[in-house]
Amino acid sequence: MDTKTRILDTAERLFAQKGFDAVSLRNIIASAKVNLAAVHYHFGSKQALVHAVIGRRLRPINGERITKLAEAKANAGRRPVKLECVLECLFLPLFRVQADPKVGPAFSRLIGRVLFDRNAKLQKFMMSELAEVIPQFSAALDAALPGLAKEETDWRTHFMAGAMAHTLCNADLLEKFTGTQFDPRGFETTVRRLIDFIAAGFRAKVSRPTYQGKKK
Amino acid sequence: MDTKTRILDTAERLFAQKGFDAVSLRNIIASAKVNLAAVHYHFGSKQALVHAVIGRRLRPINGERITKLAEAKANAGRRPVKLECVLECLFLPLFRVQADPKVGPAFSRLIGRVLFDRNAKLQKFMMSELAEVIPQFSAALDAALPGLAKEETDWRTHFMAGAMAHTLCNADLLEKFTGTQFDPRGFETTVRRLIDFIAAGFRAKVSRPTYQGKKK
DNA sequence: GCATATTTGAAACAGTCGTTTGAATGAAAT
DNA sequence: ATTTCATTCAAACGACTGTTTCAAATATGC
Repeated sequence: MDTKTRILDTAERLFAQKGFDAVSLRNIIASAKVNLAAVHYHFGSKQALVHAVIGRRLRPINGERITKLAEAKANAGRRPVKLECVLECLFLPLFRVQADPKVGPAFSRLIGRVLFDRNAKLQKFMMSELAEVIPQFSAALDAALPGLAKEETDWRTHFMAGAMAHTLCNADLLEKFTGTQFDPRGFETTVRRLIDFIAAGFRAKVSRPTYQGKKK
Repeated sequence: MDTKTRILDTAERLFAQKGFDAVSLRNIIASAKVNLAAVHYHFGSKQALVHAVIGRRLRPINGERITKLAEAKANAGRRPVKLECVLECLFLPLFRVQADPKVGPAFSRLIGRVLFDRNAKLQKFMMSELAEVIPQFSAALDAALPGLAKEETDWRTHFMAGAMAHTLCNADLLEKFTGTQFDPRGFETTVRRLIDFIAAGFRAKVSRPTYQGKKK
């Protein structure tokens, strides 16, 4: 295998395990058995390597997302695409990589982590990578949820992003906290569970702010 | 103000802005205008400082959570506490700090971030801090959701954790992604929205795995 | 006022970080 | 066979990391 992809693969694995800051270029080159300068020769900087690691996987995923959504739109004809179907187009391409033996569960943890990273450059990079996906799915969600105020839809989209990222990134914590095991091969079940949850959340009635029987 | 709390306050603010790894002790002492050695004198190590920063706020929050849940149980009598009420006991003490001018929105971002941190020592610390809260609320959720299989409840709890952490940590991203503004003073509305969403997600019907009309 | 702790101060410790340099390789093209 | 180009290599760069040391300063108890 050539140096460039060996760096990418190793960086992906280590970044997923420990995070971008915690992994040094020397950790990577030691594990990949390449020279330190090779990183800068092939990528230019650590930041650029991070972007390359993410982009390599994310670009096809986002392409598939858009393709699937277009298919769903075609199938739906004049009617809006059903909410569950929109979510499936969004989640399935992303979670499928968990089961891909060539990719492994490393990258899914990585991509989940990125959504929460506060690095300004990384955030800008992610926004540009998602420039196509966000407005398309945002519109599809709005269409699938007629009558829900935009502000509520936005917040619920935000909740969705959190649940999705946490599931991608920290599925192993599920076992730690609850005892329930996690099998990355069963990604379809995971997605099904996620869609059940998120779809119901999106359809929830907007309530008034008091829940507790404040009759004390 | 004494050195110790000045270090804690500054560290809290910086950690929340950039993360634990990205902030050095020298960043902290420069901003807090104290001597470098003071950190090790008062806390022992950077790791211990991180724990102190978290524990100072989280302990009262977890205490209030348990108190509120106990109150709700007393009000409910023999019946299980209503799902929305359980969630409110879990969320309100946590989100209230967003509106506290003495604490500010910094810490809520911090605590959201911690849930996703992969540092082993930090995770162990968090598990010990949550040792009381988790089983109590887990039991309350189970009681509020009779008939839902444990595995489903666990996964949905996981989704909930993700939505909650993301909302705490990255509420500012809501504006970036969707355009909808976020006002930390309106934490009650945020909690209300979160409870609407999560409660509906918990009550969702467990479906079969196919959503898309695969009649292609 | 003096002795005893407690707390701060400046400086240095041994490492690690991302990045750069320039020479040594390899392969491909002429 | 020789020139040309892309790639690899070891070594060093300055800056930054958490931590330690020990003297100076401050506060506390008698």
